[in-house]
Amino acid sequence: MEKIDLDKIIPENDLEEEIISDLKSGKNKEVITRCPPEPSGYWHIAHVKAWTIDFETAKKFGGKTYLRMDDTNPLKEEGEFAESYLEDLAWLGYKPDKLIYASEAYFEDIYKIAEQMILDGKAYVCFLSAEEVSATRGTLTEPGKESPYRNTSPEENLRLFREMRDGKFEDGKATLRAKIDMAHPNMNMRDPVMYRVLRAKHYRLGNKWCIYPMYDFAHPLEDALEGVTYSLCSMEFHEHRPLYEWFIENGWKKPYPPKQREFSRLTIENVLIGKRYLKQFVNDKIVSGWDDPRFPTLVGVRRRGYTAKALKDFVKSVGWGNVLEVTVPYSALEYYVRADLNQIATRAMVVLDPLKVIITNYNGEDEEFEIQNNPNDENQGYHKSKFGKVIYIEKEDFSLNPPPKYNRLTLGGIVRLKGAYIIKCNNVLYNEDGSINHLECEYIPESKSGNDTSGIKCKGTIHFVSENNCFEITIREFKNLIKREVANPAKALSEGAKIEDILEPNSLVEIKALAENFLKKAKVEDKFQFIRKGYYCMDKDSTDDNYIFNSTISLKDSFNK
RNA sequence: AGGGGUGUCGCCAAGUGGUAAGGCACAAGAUUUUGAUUCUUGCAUUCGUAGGUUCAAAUCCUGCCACCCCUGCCA
Repeated sequence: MEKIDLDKIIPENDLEEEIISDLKSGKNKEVITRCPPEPSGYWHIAHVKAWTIDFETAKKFGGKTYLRMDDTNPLKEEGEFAESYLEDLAWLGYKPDKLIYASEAYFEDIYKIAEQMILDGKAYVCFLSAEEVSATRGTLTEPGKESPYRNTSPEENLRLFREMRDGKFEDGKATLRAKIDMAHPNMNMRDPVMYRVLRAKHYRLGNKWCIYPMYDFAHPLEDALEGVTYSLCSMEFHEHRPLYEWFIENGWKKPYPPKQREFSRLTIENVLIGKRYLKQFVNDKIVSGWDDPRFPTLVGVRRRGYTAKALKDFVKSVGWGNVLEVTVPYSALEYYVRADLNQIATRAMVVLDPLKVIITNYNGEDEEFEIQNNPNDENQGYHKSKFGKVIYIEKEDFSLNPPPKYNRLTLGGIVRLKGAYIIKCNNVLYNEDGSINHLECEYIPESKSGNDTSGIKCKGTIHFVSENNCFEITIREFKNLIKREVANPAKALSEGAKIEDILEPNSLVEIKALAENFLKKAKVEDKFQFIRKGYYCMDKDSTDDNYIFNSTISLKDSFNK
């Protein structure tokens, strides 16, 4: 373990203060956390909070983090999901110190602990049906009734439990229950089920077992078995903590037990989260797959162009939290996406909605000039672009009836072409239907970017491409999958809204655009800023004759808003 | 016979008896060959509420009020 000077660590939440105190007092010798996904769906943005807390907390104290597949329910789990987590985690930049499949690693141990607990009189085999258990649990204000099987002798319980394991009982006919207190005010403590009979093919163990431990029983013991010292989970488990501790005390019975601590779950306005709904969107082909760029899955936002750093910075900004769930506006996430992309994205000129411009007084060959790949980072260098007789500018960068403070091109007005010259618009040529066909402009030869001797002051700078230095690309512009006004889509759906009601109609629009030739060098997942427009990244659907770019996020725009 | 948790700016969030950090959002200004970035400034006389203790209270005490979570053989 790395040497860490505890006095130099600045605790950022209650847990970290507790860790420092535990380490100093010797109550714990190291920090071991675990990242315990159940392989039952793809990870989404909100999961990043949990994994960041697990990994960063351990890292801060020179500890370790284990990736443990929490696969105790064969009905829901699939290998595909488990594999996706390995990739997602690598993308996030986290390396688990160990990879564990709880089923393979711990089912035997957990089983043995259950037997010991039976012998200790702490667990019993119960033959009440699920309905009967539910009916005898009591209510929030009334105590439950004790099971008639509660006082079976330990020896008999052990025999029965082994019969459960050996397949003597049908699914649902028998459970192993913890003997705690049917009158406990915490419902979790009313003789919870530890094992159920379940014949289903486990994605790793096949049909090896016909009984499976419940989360509440398995989780604390798995933590203890692998030496986890801090078991961090979301607030919904807070009331399971007494049970967690009960199983540690009565099942584990050894020193240095793990501690469960809880943080707020994170949700983001306007984002659909919830495995069930995500799965439905995929199955119903509302999206192209788990990695649809409009999807909040990690594979989705990654394809959209979000970076791992942005996601991690975002969840760190939200903090630990002390309520069940914290909801932040989408703009909070977007801020971090832009912030990171601004540092790393390569600048390029792309005209999304072209308007042809003929430079009447320019007659030579195309002229090269350089564009800085990233004005925020000199090390990213420059690339060549060209200016020529025929160029294209953005339609919205020319106006016949300019609104106030319009800095772009107008009839008779001037504008700077980024990296090249100042031009003046002298004439507008129309089509028969009255729309603009093209513009005739003159350029000011003395205004060349970098050594402008013209003395002309120009308020606006616009981007452009030269006809001889551009090629057509495909752009996928995205809007949120869910209508803006639906802050909590999962809740809306659970309250009966139809998917059509909350779905943004045109969340994907494909357009053609003209990009400077430099973009031919792009590779899948490369990130660009199309100057003055937004951030884009190359999509995996691209081919040699069809470059496709996903719009990650627009630039902020304080003029058009 | 209920139990657990939470109330500090529109949203997150510090604060643990000494006179309300910070971020997002928003607004205004400066710089800018991206109306971006960057920078500067503004943004809670007040901490759910009513009392009390104290020289001093978001912090301590008492009473109210509001919201969230818990009755899977899911995790």
